[in-house]
Amino acid sequence: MDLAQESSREFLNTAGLRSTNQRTLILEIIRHGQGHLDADEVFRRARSKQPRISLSTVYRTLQKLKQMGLIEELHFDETHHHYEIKPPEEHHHLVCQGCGRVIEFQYPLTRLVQKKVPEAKDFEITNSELQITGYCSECKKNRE
Amino acid sequence: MDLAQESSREFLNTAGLRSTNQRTLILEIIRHGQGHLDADEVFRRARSKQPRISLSTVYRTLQKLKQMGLIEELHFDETHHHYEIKPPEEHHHLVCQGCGRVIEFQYPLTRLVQKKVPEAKDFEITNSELQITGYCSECKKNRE
DNA sequence: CTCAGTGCAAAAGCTTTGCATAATA
DNA sequence: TATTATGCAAAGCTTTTGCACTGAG
Repeated sequence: MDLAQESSREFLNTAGLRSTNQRTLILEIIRHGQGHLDADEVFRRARSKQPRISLSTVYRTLQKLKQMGLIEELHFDETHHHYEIKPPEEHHHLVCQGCGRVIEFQYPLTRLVQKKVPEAKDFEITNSELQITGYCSECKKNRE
Repeated sequence: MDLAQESSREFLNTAGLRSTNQRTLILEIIRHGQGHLDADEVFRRARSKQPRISLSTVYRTLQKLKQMGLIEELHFDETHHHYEIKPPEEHHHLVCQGCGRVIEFQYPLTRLVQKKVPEAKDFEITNSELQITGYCSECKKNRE
């Protein structure tokens, strides 16, 4: 077993979950997926390593990991959910509606909103996601 | 026909859409819905006025209005879409995960991100949505 | 050994689509 | 009248669930 897998197992045990082969695999896939995989993509990648794994297991695992706070669910488009390992730094996404590319950037917006927006003063923030859509530099060129 | 309906008709004609009874009704409902209605809620309210209206019509209309830029689609939770008349001022939402209340606030985050974030410098922003989840003051109290 | 986790198949949302009919411009 | 839009029913997708079986602790 390699280091990454070992760390996934610890990750799971720490969270009080049983570390099954399916779960470690799914966690590995999300880790290496640069964050932007939907359930079906996770499933396809998982199946290539463990052909007998089922979609339900993928969904159930994603849900569990989300509940435990190990991964985060994002909404790039209207129809799918995407998952990534929960990052320590607050970051957000620029989603190109031309090529679909997702550009990540770090910025402490939560802190800013909490400080600047009256409505948020008395609101206990647990999570925030800024979704900016538009055209990346390349697609912008092509459109001109 | 009242003023609001009249204005909805103009709204539609200006956008190059035929103004049918269904469409004006749907537009009216979204207008008065404080922005936070999902397709099914629009459907139920529409049906109370026009019993023969169909869900497909609601979906098709919402899609069309979205394409035309007359309404905006929001993603408060993972499973539904919510719709509102496209607002002139940039605003965002605080969603309480205790009681589901949605608190709206205005803040020009787009401008800020464009200015402060290097990755966004060369990105042509067409839309942005900040989704903050947490607990509103009341739910916060109850949890203590 | 026990209970959490899995696979399979079936069901449950939400949303879209095909087709004949109705209504708008 | 020529399209465009509608209603209905059926299909599509993503996600969830029931149940018997398997495997981790």
